[in-house]
Amino acid sequence: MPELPEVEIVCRGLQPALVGRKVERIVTHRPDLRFPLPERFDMRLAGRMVRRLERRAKYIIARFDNGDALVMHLGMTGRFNIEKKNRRTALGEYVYDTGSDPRHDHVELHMSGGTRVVYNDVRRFGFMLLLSDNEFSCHSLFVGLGPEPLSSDLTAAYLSRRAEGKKANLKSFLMDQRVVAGLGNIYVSEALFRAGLDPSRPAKCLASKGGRGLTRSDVLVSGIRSVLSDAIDAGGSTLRDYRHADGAEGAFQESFAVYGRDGEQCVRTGCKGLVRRTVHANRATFYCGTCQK
DNA sequence: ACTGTACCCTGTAGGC
DNA sequence: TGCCTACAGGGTACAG
Repeated sequence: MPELPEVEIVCRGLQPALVGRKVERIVTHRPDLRFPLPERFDMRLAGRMVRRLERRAKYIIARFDNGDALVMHLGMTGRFNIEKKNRRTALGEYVYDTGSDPRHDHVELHMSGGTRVVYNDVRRFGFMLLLSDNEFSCHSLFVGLGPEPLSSDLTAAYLSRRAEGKKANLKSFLMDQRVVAGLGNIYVSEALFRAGLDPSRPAKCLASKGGRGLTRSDVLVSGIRSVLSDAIDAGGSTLRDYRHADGAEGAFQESFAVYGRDGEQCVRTGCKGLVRRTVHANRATFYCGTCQK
């Protein structure tokens, strides 16, 4: 489901429910997601307060007052629901109702003040890891992770250097979290469209001039930044599973230029091309066959 | 060092 | 109606 914009929106939505509150208890409904859930999960976190909640790449990280870090990844279908007793039964009783199938509720964080934050994940590709301060700072998930694309760490010079000599196509290159953190299948297609770059080109093309005095890397960095910012402003993209923590849907799927639009006419003014679908590394790629070169 | 494939898991859509 | 296949926002472990 969730690429950088969606994870960012979920993270922001969770702030008021988690930050400054204590965990009262943790209830798990199964021993594992993609990986085993943390051992002694409830014992380690009960009574602990969440100091900060932050996003890195597609991870949401809760930092606790004892230094522990709860690292959460949503996989493809993960959702956090902030539950309030908002549905009234025929008997006039208020019950929890989040709109997601309760059979896939896997972890409940019962917070001080009565709020419950529930992790729901149909496909269970998501995971949670509880790391101590020391484990967190050197964990293999984070060493080698590429720069945050919305920070100044991502530069055209950096991208060109990483692309040097790379024969792999641009699509796969940008999907690699070690190159740039947080991009996924949708936003790579959309960023390459904005940059006017053919996803099948070898990544090493980034080092050379693309016209108008800008390198292709310059144009691509702008494309990546603008598509991610626009998507965050629109609350992310809801295809099916993704929801904000309050249940709302994103709207950026309305603004896709190419993703899922194969056969339609290119939206670029003056371009008469058609959007095409192809496959790179077993993932669908969408692009305009005419204006992406 | 790369690249491609299979796989993890469940649900849904489309063809027959 | 059902059965079958392909595909879906994620990432990893292999084999070559």
